[in-house]
Amino acid sequence: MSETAGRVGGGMLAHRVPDLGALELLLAVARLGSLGAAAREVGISQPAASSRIRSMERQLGVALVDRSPRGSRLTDAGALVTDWARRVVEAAEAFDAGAQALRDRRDSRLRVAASMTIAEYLLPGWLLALRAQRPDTAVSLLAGNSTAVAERLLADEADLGFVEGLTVPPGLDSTVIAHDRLIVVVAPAHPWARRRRPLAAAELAATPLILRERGSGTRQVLDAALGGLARPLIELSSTTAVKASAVGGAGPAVLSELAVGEELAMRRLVSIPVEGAALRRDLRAVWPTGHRPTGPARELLSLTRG
Amino acid sequence: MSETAGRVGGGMLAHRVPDLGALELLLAVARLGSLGAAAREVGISQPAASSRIRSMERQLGVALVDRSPRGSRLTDAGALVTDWARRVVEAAEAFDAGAQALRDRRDSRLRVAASMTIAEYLLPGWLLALRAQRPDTAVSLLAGNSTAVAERLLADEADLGFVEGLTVPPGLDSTVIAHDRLIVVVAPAHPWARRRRPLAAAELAATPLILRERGSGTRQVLDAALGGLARPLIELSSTTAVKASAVGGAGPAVLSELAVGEELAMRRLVSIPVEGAALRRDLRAVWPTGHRPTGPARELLSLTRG
DNA sequence: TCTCGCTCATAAGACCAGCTTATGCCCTCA
DNA sequence: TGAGGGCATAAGCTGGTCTTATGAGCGAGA
Repeated sequence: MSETAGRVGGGMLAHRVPDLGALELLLAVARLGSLGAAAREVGISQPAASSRIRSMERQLGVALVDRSPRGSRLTDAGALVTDWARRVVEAAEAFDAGAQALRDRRDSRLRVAASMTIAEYLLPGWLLALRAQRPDTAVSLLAGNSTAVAERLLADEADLGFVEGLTVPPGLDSTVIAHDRLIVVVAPAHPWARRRRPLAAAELAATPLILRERGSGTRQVLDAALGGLARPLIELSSTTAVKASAVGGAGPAVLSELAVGEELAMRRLVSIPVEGAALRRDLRAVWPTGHRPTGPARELLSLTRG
Repeated sequence: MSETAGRVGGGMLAHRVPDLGALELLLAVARLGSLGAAAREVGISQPAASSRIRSMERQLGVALVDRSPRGSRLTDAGALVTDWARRVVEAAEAFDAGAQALRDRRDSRLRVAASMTIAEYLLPGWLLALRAQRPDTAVSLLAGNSTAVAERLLADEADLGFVEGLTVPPGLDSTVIAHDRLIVVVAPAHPWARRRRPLAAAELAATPLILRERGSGTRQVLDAALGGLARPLIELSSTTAVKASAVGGAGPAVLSELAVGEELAMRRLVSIPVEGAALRRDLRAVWPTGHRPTGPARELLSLTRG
């Protein structure tokens, strides 16, 4: 009854989950062992913290902290809730780091241009790490395809770029910073999910697939690996749409492994091994030939290596 | 203290990140292509949605949607923001699924008992998947060590358990549902981060390590793998504390790979390969001997297999 | 033993963000 | 040329969260 429509919990999440301020406060309580100290840390008064924690406990229906005249410690349930809360806050921190870079446009000391996949999945983490090292480095971010990244760099409108294509655009130097693999995924109900032997490349090429549109980095790599022959079942213009379609059982999809970590872990999708196709691709940092990254750009680059 | 560098404006996150309701609304706009439709979906009026999106744009300093008399589409920046928002919302959904299970105690159709690591990192995802399949299954969760899990099951206070120890408690049947590895991690500044060859087991045994307390599942596996000889540098009572200590550079730590995915991806920690020690462990579902899981328990079990 | 210092709880009032309803304009399509 | 869907603006209400002021429990040191 709590869920009116088909979407499980669609839209009512905010009423069931404490807001970010409350979750942050809870983390502070866990770390500092006192409501008052936590209140000071997040910049509110002690009664405000007390009442906020209390209303969180009311909302969740669970006691989270054991209060005593000598401080407050988490209950067992509270420890668990705090761990889950930490994930939410970390996601919010990544959001913040990304959003901040999106805003700054002008007057930023480090201007980054990145391909969509990298901007989506990796950059927020890098920006957080950079912020930890150099808190006052203002970063601006522009996301686009390889061509757009190259244009920005060559027009001196960006200091450092990240691309995921097969080739490095002319006029740029690069270094490989990580690898990515394209993987074939299906919904757990799909017959392929029960295969015992890897898929042959020819078989993959012969099967209509849910794909990104022609011209996307993902599509390029796939076409190259199969010899230019990938057959589209549906063509969609965002990774998210492809994922949703695959989860919904429309058919097999080919996606970056970066994009489907969560779905694989939750078994909403199953990965099918493929044999005989080079689905690995390099992720590269790029910069105008001869202009080795220096200063903040060098710093960020060193964070991405490993 | 341990966080001096990392915490940039610690506690002001809630002022810089839109609240969960706004993020959910944005996802709905992205999916439905219209502010009004999104408003209907999340159960608010169209002007409310309009104003909420607008104030989010003001807060982030970026235009998120292109409004037209025929609907609203995301801008490029909006698409990126939406992808980051999705991660926050997904983390919040996992929080919700977990919290709901923590609350229900009584009158739940499926009572689960799980070890801490599993409850922390895996169970919320499983519960979400279960909820997607069987929206009206009320689940209750109790987290504790292997012994506590066994007690609950044998006292018929739980229907299904999950443990991560080396041995299956007596009186229980089990099946392996996944594997976990303990890994050695250090801060990037630690000398080991620059090693080129794997660490020998003997070397690991000889080095004082940041560890969970004696009696924890993690510690048991490590002691067994090293022959009962792990030397503690510090003993801490939660995975989180161990992680924080290692990130702070206190020394090498041994942790489940489940616990450090994020930290490795962001290079706050570096994983050191180890040679000659069996650091793999099984994660198992358990139930009272002879009472094979049925109904919702069977359903949940089938979600965890792969 | 008294008192200081820390803890948390309660009470009363201010404030603001977000909601609703009512309305208007723009555009497209039949 | 209306009908209908899309979005924006305006005015007023409400509720949650903040603040300050205060009280009460417990422990450590003079």
